[in-house]
Amino acid sequence: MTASKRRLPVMADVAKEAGVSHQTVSRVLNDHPNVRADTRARVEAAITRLGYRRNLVARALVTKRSRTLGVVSFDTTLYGPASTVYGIEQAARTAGYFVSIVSLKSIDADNVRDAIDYLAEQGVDGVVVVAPQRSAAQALESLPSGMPAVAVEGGSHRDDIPVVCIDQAEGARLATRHLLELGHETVWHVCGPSDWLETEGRLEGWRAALAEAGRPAPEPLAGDWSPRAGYEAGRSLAAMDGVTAVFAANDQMALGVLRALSEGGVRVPEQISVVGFDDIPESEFFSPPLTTVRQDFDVVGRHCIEVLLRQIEAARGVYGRLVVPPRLVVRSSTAPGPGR
Amino acid sequence: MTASKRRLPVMADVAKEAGVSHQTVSRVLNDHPNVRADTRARVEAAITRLGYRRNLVARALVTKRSRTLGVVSFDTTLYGPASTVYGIEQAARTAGYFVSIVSLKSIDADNVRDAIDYLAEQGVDGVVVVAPQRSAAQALESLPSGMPAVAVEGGSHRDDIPVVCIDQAEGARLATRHLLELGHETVWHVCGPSDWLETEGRLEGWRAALAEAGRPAPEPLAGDWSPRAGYEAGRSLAAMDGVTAVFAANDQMALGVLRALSEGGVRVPEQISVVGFDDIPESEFFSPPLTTVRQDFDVVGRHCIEVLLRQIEAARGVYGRLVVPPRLVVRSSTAPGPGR
DNA sequence: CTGTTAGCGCCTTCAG
DNA sequence: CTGAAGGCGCTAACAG
Repeated sequence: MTASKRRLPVMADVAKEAGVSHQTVSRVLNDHPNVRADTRARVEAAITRLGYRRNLVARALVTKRSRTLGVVSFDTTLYGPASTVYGIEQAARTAGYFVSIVSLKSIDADNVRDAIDYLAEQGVDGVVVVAPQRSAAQALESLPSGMPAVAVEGGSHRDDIPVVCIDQAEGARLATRHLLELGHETVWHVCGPSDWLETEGRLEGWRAALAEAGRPAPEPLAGDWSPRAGYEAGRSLAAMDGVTAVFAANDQMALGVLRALSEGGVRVPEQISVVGFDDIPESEFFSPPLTTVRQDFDVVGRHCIEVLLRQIEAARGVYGRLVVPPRLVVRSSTAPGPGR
Repeated sequence: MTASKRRLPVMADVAKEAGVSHQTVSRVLNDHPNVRADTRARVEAAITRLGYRRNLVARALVTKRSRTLGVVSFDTTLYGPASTVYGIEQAARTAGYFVSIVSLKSIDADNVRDAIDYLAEQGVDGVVVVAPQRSAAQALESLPSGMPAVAVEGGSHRDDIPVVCIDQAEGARLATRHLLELGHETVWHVCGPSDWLETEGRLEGWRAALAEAGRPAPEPLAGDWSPRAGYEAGRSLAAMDGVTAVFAANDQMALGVLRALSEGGVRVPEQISVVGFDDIPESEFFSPPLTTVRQDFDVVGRHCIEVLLRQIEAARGVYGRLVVPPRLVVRSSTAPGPGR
């Protein structure tokens, strides 16, 4: 109880206190079966008496396992990455792993490579790379050999790196088809920045749905995920003739579109229907409440950890792509088109 | 160049390869001055030739410094925590530190305590606790002694734990005063959940501004930060007489209020003015664009790391509270009241 | 069931 | 300027 300036207690101190060898202390700490109940009790008492806390760094040095996973992600301020990382962290902690995060504000192959190297030095047991850009995905090609890894939304050419992703094209198809079924002649698209895999997937699904219905695809309007980009696109759209349906590649841009249309005196959904993508918590309360595509980031996070731990703990993985289906959430920003 | 199944190269391997002792290798790795240039070059060549990567775990064991900081945060899916953690991570990495994150979905003193213990075992050099609830802040009282720490928005009674926070009361005062100056008789408030320090601070600032102007404070409407809570509050407000100005404790609730008013046929800002808090990226594109209070989470993050590193590296801290001022951002959801 | 003996890979003395 | 010894706190292997 005396305030001691001394070093933190180590295993040997506990051993002395309990009158056993430090090995026995190690055994009770690691739940080894071969320890007599009363010995265990004595050791545990000594541990609490001394306020002993084990040193995971020392353990990691000898076991060559840090029980830490690295996560490299693009700007975790954005809803998608934030949710994914959150899901990963929850799943990892449940499995008894720490999570060390590197959040990149600008992402290119070099940045990602550096981040992975950095984490590798730290001794992480594996990494999950949330790198939705094509350029970033390339960094995976040069992953340190032997490092277990999993990519989120990444398109790697290395077949030993599993990928967990949401079916972007399917989500876009859902959105577009919904609009078409409502009787709209065609659907305009405000897409994400080029180089993003999600942009490509959503463009592809949108085009596919249009093609299936035998409709021509209008020129997509370029965006960058921001509400402002959606706003600009919305102004263009409001100025055009014959636009009755718009599919924005994310909810934030949809918000911008909504805003621009409202400013332009265009009523949604009476004159133009709008669909977003992501289902951020706000979208249910947009004016009008947004029809959108929900992505389940939690299951993505869980899958990542599952796939990664399989590589780490079973030393063999499930390779290939694990695709999570998205879901259409219909609200009030869509209504029958002029065809109905 | 032969694909070797052998273990990763260690310092001794590099030493042999370069024809020096492993000690010299350590010196070049740590930028010691006392190494001849050509020796250094030889070692560096050997390092790249072998693809050697240093083992930070081993280094941490002997130096008793992991260069890892722990972050305990409430739900990092929310904009505020996400932005703060992002700021912390950027600042930490710039300073050469790793960040290990624990994101709690439900936060109480036990959870926070467990999270800190968990991080302490891992050997973090310090922790920053983003615990905006009163109950969570209490967990700081029982912080392992000797562990450098800093609290964000926390109200600790321990004077050896510095706090970095945004001046919530000042932000609320700014918002309320703005409305009052616009000629509104009084201002209604949709507050956050009880137990949150931010809720308290904003309530306090709102009451203070009202008191300064000699106006009575209406009963606040209880919320929980969600758009839905704002929506419910908005419906009540729309049904009441004489309401001309509302201050919502965050932007998401302000969005809900906006939605409810719009549904109720109440025009904003003509009939009712609305102010939020946070300035999330979306709020500029709400209908109408939201007047709100901006919090600079980046500087909060930077301050945290600064204060924490001072404790770690200089072994003495700047204690007390570091208060970051918020800023009012006026947009179109506020207009002169009936008094004008 | 428990104790002893060796390191894990690195940095910190101290010699040369 | 460089090398040799010693040990950080723990677990693994082997004795007893």
